[in-house]
Amino acid sequence: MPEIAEVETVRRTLLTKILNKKIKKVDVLYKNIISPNSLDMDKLIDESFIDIDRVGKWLIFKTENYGLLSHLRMEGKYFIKDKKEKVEKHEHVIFTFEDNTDLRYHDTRKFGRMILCLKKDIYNLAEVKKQGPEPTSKDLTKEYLFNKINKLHIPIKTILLDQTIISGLGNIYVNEVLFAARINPFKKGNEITVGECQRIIDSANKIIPEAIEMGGTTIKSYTSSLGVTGRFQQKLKVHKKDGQKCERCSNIITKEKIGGRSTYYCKKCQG
DNA sequence: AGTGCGACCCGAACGC
DNA sequence: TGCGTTCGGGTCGCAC
Repeated sequence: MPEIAEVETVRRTLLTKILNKKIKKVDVLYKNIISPNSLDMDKLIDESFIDIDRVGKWLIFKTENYGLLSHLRMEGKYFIKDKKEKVEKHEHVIFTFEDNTDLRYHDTRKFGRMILCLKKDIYNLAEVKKQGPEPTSKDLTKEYLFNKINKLHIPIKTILLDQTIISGLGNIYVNEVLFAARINPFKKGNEITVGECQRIIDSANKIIPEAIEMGGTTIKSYTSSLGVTGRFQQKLKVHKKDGQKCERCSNIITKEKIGGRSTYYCKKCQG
């Protein structure tokens, strides 16, 4: 499940592979990947990708005239292949470049989405505009976070998954951030103190850059594109660690559902 | 407005 | 070459 560190890893890897190559053809093999409000993907023909940006978990491929937004959701991946290679079952969108290489979007569960828009509209699209500050942004202050959450009667775990409050965190890193911050994931937004907001921010600022540095986390079905294997897996303290000893207090790590999502935490030291 | 939940998907894991 | 059921997980849209 690609979160900010995985998406950033994909961005950095693709930057070295696809820039400044003219797009000859775009094949959309499963149309629901393309958002209904997207421009026709054929508009990319004769354009070249000149940069790739990222806002939260959205990748933004830029050409001279257009922006292509791409969200990997749980299992979206990009591969570079020779165009002669057999198209695989889960390859849904294929960009063929002038040099006869392909950029192929692969998504087992077909949950990912793409939106093509005019370049000038990229940062005004609702999908991009509503993203909150990233974990390492200067705009993410304890006052900002406290004001956003102190009237919410839902668990902090659920709040941190809301991309409009902080962008980029998914289930893995929220579990890890709350462990590092020593906060019980069930604690409601209106019960979180300013001090705890600061601990959340400090923890995210420690964990996310380290995860990016290590190429993200490879877990379950998700391996990032182009053979990049995330090594942050080795650093996980609670995610998928149910039944194992807490590194901090030796209590056994618990797994429970919050908002239908698997939540891993230590009942003893996450007060 | 805030909150909760089903839908979207399909391979893996599970139960028998 | 066992088959049917359940689960998961980011986000959206709808119901209340």
